[in-house]
Amino acid sequence: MKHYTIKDIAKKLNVSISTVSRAFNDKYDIKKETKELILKTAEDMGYIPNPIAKKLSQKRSLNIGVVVPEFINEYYSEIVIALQEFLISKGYQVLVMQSDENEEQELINAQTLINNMVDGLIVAPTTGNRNMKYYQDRIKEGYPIVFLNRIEESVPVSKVVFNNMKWSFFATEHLIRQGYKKIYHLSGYKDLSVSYERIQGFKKAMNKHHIPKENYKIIETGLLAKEGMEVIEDLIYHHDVPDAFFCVNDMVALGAIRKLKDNGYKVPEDVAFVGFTETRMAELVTPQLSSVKQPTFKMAKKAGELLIERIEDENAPIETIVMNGEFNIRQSSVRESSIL
Amino acid sequence: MKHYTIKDIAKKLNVSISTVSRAFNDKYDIKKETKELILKTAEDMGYIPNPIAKKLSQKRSLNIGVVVPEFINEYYSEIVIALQEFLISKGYQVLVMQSDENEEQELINAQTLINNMVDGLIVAPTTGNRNMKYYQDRIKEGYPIVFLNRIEESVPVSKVVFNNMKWSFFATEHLIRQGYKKIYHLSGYKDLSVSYERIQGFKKAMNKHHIPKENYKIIETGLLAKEGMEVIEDLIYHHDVPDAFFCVNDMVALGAIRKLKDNGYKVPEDVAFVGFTETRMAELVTPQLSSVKQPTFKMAKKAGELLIERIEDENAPIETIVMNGEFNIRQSSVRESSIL
DNA sequence: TTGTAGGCGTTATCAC
DNA sequence: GTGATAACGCCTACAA
Repeated sequence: MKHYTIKDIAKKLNVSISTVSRAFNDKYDIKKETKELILKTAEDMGYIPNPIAKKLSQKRSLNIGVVVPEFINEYYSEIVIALQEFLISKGYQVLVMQSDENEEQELINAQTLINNMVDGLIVAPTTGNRNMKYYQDRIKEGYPIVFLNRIEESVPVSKVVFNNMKWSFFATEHLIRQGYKKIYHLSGYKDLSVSYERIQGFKKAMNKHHIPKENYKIIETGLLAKEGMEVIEDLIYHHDVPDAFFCVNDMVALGAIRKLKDNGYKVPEDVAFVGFTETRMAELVTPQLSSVKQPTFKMAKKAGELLIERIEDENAPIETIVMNGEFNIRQSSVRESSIL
Repeated sequence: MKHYTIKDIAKKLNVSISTVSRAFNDKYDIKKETKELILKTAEDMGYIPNPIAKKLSQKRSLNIGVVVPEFINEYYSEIVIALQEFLISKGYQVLVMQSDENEEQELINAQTLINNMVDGLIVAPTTGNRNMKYYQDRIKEGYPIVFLNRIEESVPVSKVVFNNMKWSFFATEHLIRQGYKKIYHLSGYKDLSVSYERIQGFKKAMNKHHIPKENYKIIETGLLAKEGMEVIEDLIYHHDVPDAFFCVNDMVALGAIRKLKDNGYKVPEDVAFVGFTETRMAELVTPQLSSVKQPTFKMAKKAGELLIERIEDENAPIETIVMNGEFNIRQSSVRESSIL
């Protein structure tokens, strides 16, 4: 079955190809009847405009590229879903590429998408910042990019971020107020901006409540359950298990909890836990996990809006949107005596 | 910063554009020195070939489209990751679109990708089959498509599927052998082929062991934890909680377990559980969840291989690959007396 | 209101 | 070996 082109339609109807083209692009004057005739025959023939050709001549694709560091953790899956929902409603298609937490892959992803002429890019950068030069160059050229999370201050670009410090502070303070004396923070990669900010929030709470330095600790981990487990093994080996943990995300918390249980510890009686970037699992596990919920859908939608503004008006102002979430307290971080 | 084209290079070097083009495509004769000179200047200028133009004239894109029904459940996230890893190693880029378990969106996704001239498509269809006609038409035209899971027999196309029936049978038989008398199956959407097959395996085990009809039941659910919870609410209301559940996936199992625990039931003492399509959560929750593990990476890679074969040789044979997994028995489905 | 013709950045088929 | 030149399918001045 051959792919028809406007040429085929033009020939069949004995009109010029430009007339046919115009029939598909409302912005030109064209007699109503010819337009309708053209659209109808096109429909009958099963004609589909070739978007590749359109891109080549128009220099725009109505495609938007999304680069995420991973979608193993629920968070970025949700981001992509929300982004797609919003952008489709605006007439764009969404092409997703994931970087597997690998800086080089991230660069290839961004380049591939830009080379494929996506009209704009939403990037959630992975660890490290060796690609910042590349992004800065594109931004200088006027290429529409919006960042989501994990972004260093240096780049002059619109971004949507979560107020990690504030909510990390709340989560930590909650543990302190519950009466836990020795609280460790499993922090994720230190060179990840979100981790850095959560660490700051943690420290701020410790300072505010004058917790002595020997009673808290920040331990670098990754973002996976496995890494939570490894830390616990190590702490048990060194007889250094604290009263409570505040974790960079739910998966790290769940891994740590598993390992503690396997070694006879009870949660929350012996060790309390708070997670972050709440997942659906928080309510399903036993004990249910306290966690900070991020407004994933709102963040994604806002990033989409900023990008579209920028695409449609290259002088659109650069904005940094800082979002807030909610802290859901559950069994994993309350004293037995407390009423939940 | 302007995007350079072969024209710019040609002008700068005082050669023709065809010479420049040839420098980038080894298959033509070209003097070694001119080639090297061209490649070097191109590099210096920061020239990047425009893939859109290439597509238009070559009719191939080195892009492959992947359509998945969702990536809320871990399974399809892993599939996409594995697919991407393999296809990138073969020189292709992977464009992912998700259908949100919506048939119409799936059709739009497939069309978008095909219109964007991806060289081939890997589709994991969502529930229902109203799009089958569309796929059949494309396949008849010789368009390379490979299906992953969830596919009806009627379509003559290569596919990679899991042997759901066999492993569903094993999982069910395990529950029977553990001595559970009354076993219910939470089945997912009945018109999903994977669900259908798992139901068959469940029934087969029941028949083999001559379990009387009043001692088993198949209850249709979705694929999310929420739906597992709803079923349990209903069963508790009707005083119809069995000894054991075999669930279409881990999330449904985890939702059901949550609801039972909230109502004072103990797992596995009062009610045992087996999940399917094992997730990372299976080992993290308490009790750890027995589940059937699918060889996700192998399945994705095989689908990628089949697609590439088909792209490179349109007469490549149509194959149906049926894969096997492993059944991991954990605490959620063993009698207290048993030794794990 | 419609047609002509040139261009988007490549590749590919001819000549030379 | 290399250079014109015509595709690829569409958009868009400019002319008519």
